[in-house]
Amino acid sequence: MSEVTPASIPTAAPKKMEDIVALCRRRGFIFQSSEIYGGINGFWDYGPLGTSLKRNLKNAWWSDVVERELIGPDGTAIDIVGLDSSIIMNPKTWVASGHVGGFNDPMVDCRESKSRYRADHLVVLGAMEAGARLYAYIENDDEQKAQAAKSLAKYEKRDTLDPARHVLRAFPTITAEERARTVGPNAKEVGTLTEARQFNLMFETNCGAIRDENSLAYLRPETAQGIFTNFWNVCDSTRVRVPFGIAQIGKAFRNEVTPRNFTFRSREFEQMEIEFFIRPESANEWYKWWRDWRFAWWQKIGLAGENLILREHNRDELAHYAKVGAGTSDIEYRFPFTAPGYGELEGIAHRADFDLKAHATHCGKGDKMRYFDQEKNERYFPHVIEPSAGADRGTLALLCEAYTADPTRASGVFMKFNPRMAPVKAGVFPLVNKDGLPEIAERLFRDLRKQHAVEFDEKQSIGKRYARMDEAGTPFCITIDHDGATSGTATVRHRDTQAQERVALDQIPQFVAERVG
RNA sequence: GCGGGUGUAGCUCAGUGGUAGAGUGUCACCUUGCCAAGGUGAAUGUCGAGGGUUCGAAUCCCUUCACCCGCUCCA
Repeated sequence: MSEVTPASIPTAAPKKMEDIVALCRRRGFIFQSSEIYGGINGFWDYGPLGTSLKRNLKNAWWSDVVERELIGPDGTAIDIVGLDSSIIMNPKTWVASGHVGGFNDPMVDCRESKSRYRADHLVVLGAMEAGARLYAYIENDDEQKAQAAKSLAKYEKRDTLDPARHVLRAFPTITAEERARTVGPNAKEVGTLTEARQFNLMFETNCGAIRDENSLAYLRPETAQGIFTNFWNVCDSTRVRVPFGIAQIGKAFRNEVTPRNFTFRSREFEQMEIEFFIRPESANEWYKWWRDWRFAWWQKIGLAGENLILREHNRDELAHYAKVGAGTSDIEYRFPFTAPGYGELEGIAHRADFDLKAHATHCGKGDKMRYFDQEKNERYFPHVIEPSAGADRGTLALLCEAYTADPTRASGVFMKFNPRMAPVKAGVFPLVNKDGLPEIAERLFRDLRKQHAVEFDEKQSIGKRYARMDEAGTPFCITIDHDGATSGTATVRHRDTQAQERVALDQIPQFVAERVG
């Protein structure tokens, strides 16, 4: 839907996150976790409607990725099998993946420049004597180094530094008192650097009744490693051959520094990940194919507008495992809280053979773990294309996209879900609660319920029932009226237009089935 | 992590030291002839939490938690 809005016509007011959050709570899409105790930062619960919405999203993904036929770039159907690996794994997994080494670094914040630095990357320059100013800069940053030296010389009112007096020390080795008289990089005041703090991005737990260093375990920060560690099991137990994929939906946990923006950055979240194993030389072709197919998929389930974009990463923002390779791209959605920018829904990355090699090395078997290609009679570590999507972020995007203010209707707002995603597919109502109408409506309801998530409502005025269904995002409301009771028909009210059409009762199951995917 | 804002009924909010309120929604009954109609009635509160000041605190002070906004961060 591309719309060129003439200046004379007021554009729709931007959606406010606050309103969406309020509707989610009011209608039972999403609640704060442990709300009666004041909540807990970074955790959310899904209510009845939200659970259905998220489940519809996950089911659509699973169905389209694993179950239904998927035609690959060469025109033949591709193989993807499912997996459900455990959340807690042998901690060596996270050493091999790089999560233990890479994310345990103490960090330092600067209150003045609002920057955050790795403590072991900072060095301080200055005289040893008490009370003297020290200047910190990032190691190997020549520009900052020169600036620090210049500032120090100016402070000490001299032209050049005295190598005997002015020493260089690693930031983690200085005392709190010294830190208090240190000027941070790009800062002017002293004492704006915080002490080095450990950011443990992985949740730790203990496995077994005895709690000691041997019992340390982690809640997985991504589902991917369960796939990689099972790669050999799947190959041995399934008749898959490269190229093929392993798909998994599951919870992951990250002790985010700043959980924010409703469910967007939660500490507990659900991922929908595919690791697609390929011959290294076909990486480019598969990478592009997955990127484009995944983008089209999000469009298909309702994010069809200009709020969805595909963004190729720049080289300098690539993850450690993707420095070489075909590339990384994000499928991003313009959330109300990121606008005019975008937030990531799914990343498609060429992870090369980083993970399989890392596990092969760390488990001690090395090259013996290489995949054997019967056809070509060669051994190699397959490369991986990883489309990794966030189920909670996807659900949030569906909610934001669906939220449509409409001051002309009673609810003031309706949720314009794609029918395949809608938690409730149809509402079935008797126009009035008498004259035999409820009985007819209930028969229809029970009939539809054999196949669809539908709701029956006989209470209160018809307008209120339509309004409630608008907020739940129900695409169709089927009402049995007096005319219909005699002619064997019902009116079907369309959520988006509020238009009605008359449909024969015996046609309604088909009518609904054709429209809800 | 920094700064700003908010927190009182399911929701939106009023209430600035003296009996916790309104609108709306919810529920029940009546009514009903297609978009939150009308009538009658009912239920609903750790005033975010903890501490302090006070004869008395939703209100003043301190601490803390949570959410929203702007930075920061985001393997």
